[in-house]
Formats: sequence, C-alpha cells, structure tokens
Amino acid sequence: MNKIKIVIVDDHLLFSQSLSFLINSFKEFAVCGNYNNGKDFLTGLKAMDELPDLVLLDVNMPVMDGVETMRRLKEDYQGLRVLALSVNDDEDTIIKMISNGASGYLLKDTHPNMFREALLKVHETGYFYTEMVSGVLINKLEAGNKASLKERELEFIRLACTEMTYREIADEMCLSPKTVDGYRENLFQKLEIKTRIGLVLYAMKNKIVCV
Amino acid sequence: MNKIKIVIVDDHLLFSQSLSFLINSFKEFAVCGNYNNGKDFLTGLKAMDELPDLVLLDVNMPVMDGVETMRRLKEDYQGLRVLALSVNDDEDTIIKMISNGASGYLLKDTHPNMFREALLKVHETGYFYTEMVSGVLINKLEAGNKASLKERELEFIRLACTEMTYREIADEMCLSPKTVDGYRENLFQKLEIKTRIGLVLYAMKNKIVCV
DNA sequence: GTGAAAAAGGGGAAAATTCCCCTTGTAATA
DNA sequence: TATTACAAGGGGAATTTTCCCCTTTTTCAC
Repeated sequence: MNKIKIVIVDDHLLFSQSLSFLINSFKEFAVCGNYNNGKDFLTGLKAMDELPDLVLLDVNMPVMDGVETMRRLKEDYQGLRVLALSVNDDEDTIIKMISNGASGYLLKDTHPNMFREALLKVHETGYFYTEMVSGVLINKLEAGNKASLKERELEFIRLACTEMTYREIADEMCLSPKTVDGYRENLFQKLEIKTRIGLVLYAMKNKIVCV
Repeated sequence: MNKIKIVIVDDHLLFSQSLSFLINSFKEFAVCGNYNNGKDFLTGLKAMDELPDLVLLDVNMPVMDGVETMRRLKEDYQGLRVLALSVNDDEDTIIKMISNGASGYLLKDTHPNMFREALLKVHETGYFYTEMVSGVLINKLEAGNKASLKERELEFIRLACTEMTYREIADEMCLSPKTVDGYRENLFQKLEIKTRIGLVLYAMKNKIVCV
C-alpha cells in the first residue's frame, strides 16, 4: 500500500526533524518534505509534481505565519488538507486557522497516539476537531459580535495606549478634541471601564495593541 | 561503548516523543526517560538507581516550569548536566536558567546537527553556550542594575496598572497620597516617561504585570 | 422619503493627574 | 562626626481626564 504523504511546515528544526522520525515510525505515513515557514512552503508547493496528502502547519513562524499561509492556500489549493499545529490555545488564532480552512487544530502537547488518530481521521474524513476547538467555536458563536469595535474606535484605542493626551490624539485623528471625548465615553460604557488605564488593559488583553 | 543516557522533560508530548526518535538515531545517545513537567521529573529522579548523563529541560511547562526545576536541582543534584530547551529567547528567562546552573540554553529551532554537537559538548565539557546566550550575558553585565526597582515601587506600579486612583492606591499601600505622588514622579523620571499610561506600558513590556 | 441610529461636535464643571519645589527623619557609611 | 541617600510627607497650581447633557449632520434600513 502507498503511504500517506505528509509535509511539515515548522520553523523549529528540532521539532520538525524529530516529528519526521515519529511520523515515519507510523506504518501508514511518510514525511515527504520539511519547510521552515509558509513562504518556503508555498514556493515548494508550486514546484511539486504531486501534492502531499496532508500538511502539518505550525502557526507561529517567522516570515510567513500559519494564518497567512492558510489564507494563501485557500486561494489556490482549496482542497489541500491542513492540520494546524501550535503550542498556544489562543482563541483568536484557532478561529482564524479553522475559518481559513484548516482541517483541525492540535496542540503540541498532544499524545503521539492521539496524534496518529488525528492524522488518520483528517486523511479519511477531512477534519479532526478536538474538544478544545469545538469549545472555542461554540464560545465564539455565543459571544457573537458582543463588543464589535469599529475601525475608527480601534484607531483611537491604539492611540490611547500611548503617552499622547486626548488633544494630541484628536490632532492625529483629525478630529476635534470633543469628538475624541465622545469616542472615549462611548468605549468606557461599552467596555464597562472607568479610566484610560482600563482601556489600555483592555487593549492589551484583547491584543488590539501588543506589548 | 555505553550510550550517553538522556532524559527529556517537556510537556509537549509530540515534541518529546519525536525528539526521542531523533536522539536515538544518534549513535552516541539513548533516551532513558520522558517526563511531563519538573515535578514529575524530580519525583522520578529520586527513584532512579542511576542518574542520567544529561537532562533536556523545557522552560515553559505547567505545574513546575524549567526555572523552578533548575532551582530545585541546584539543591540536591548540583552536578547534573542540564540543557535548557525553549521556544523563547526572553532575556530574563535565559539569565534565570543559566544562573541556576543550566549548562546551556538552546532554542527549539536549532538545527539537528547543531543539537547533536551541543549534546556532545555538554557531555564532554559541561557547557555549551550559543552566541545568543553569550550575548545576553554580556548585555546583562552592561545593563547592571540600571533600572533596579525596589519592592515598594513594584507594588506601586502593579496598583497603577489598575483603574484605582492615586488616592485609592495610597490607601491600599497605607501611605499618604503625597507620598504616592513622590513614587510616581520618581518613576517617571527614572523610566523616562511622562504619564501613567507610559507606566502601564513599561510594566507590560517588562512583565511586571501580565496581560 | 422618513425615521432611527451613528458620527461629529460642544459647554461646563468636578475629579484626577502631573509638575515643581520644599521639609523631616532615619539609616548607612566614609 | 559629617555626608549622603532615601523614604515619607507636603503646598500649590497647571493640565488632563472624566462626566453629563446637548445639537447638527450623515447614513442607512424600511
């Protein structure tokens, strides 16, 4: 029987090389390629005679990360089966990967047995959703767009996370200080906070700005 | 010839199992144990007839992380050779691991060949310092205690990163509001910032408070 | 087309923050 | 012993932030 061909895309060489050993020890699978990041992978993909049956895609990578890579794959390789692989269970990231077409999302602390099952399941049915993924999806559904912020509000928040005064922020946004006042009060109410400090903390927590 | 015995401590099963394959493929080495976190490892260590020659210790783990594990090892297993293994090159973490006795600090994106050399070097000489590690050490030396913050100042910063007013912070710290004023101005000057927002950003960046 | 939101702008005032310059006590230390 | 360092505290004032209540304009669904 022909083995199921797997490509690994991960910048952690130690991990990807090691994982190759593990996968090759499963009788159904064979690793047929390793790439350091999404860009290398996409380039390699174009040059392939035959597409891999399954792609293991790391989420956090330099140059081109997993999310961006999925977005590209959705364009030109819509049927390709991709299993996202990551150390972090960040809700946003999971949503992004799944909604961009990933067939599943595994944490790197998955047990090798479970991992093997996931590979088989994805290959046979086209998906493998752990409880974590389902949980996140349900959560997302419930949350809906509870706190959907508009682009202009996000811009304001980003500026509020600097040492600028509101007057300076108004200049920067080409608004009157009073309008900026409005943005602030609006957000304070919407986000249930009382001070600019609270706004900064909110922005950090929700990754509107990064540390 | 007897193989060099290696123990892996890492909560990412997929990684640790895979890494075992890689290591076992090197003729000089053999993996003789896998543990999920520092606590399990320490427990296992006590029960061992013979100590491993080398320990690969992940830094980010649940229950007991790499730093804490090193601290314990320093007490009872001072001679044990430990190579720290991590995805992050956070300066503080590197310093903590090395100063607690780690023989080296490797990133998980190390090339397998380099990895093998590191294993050999640590086993033979007891250390393996990459450029990254040396760089961090030198940096630390230069920085000295440039911005050494006192315990009371840290407490103030933590409270400043909430929606409390300075008056409330003063109450919390059992100080007069004016004294708290002093703390603030002192810090503003020392950290070259102008507003409380700046203080919050500083605290985040330097992990005095977390998101 | 009309009515209801949403965006933009504003007046005025209370509260909080920031700034500058000053005193006192205490502890370390040269 | 004199010096230095620093923690704690303070007066007074300028700015900034926060709050509440209001108008005009634009946008968008019905």
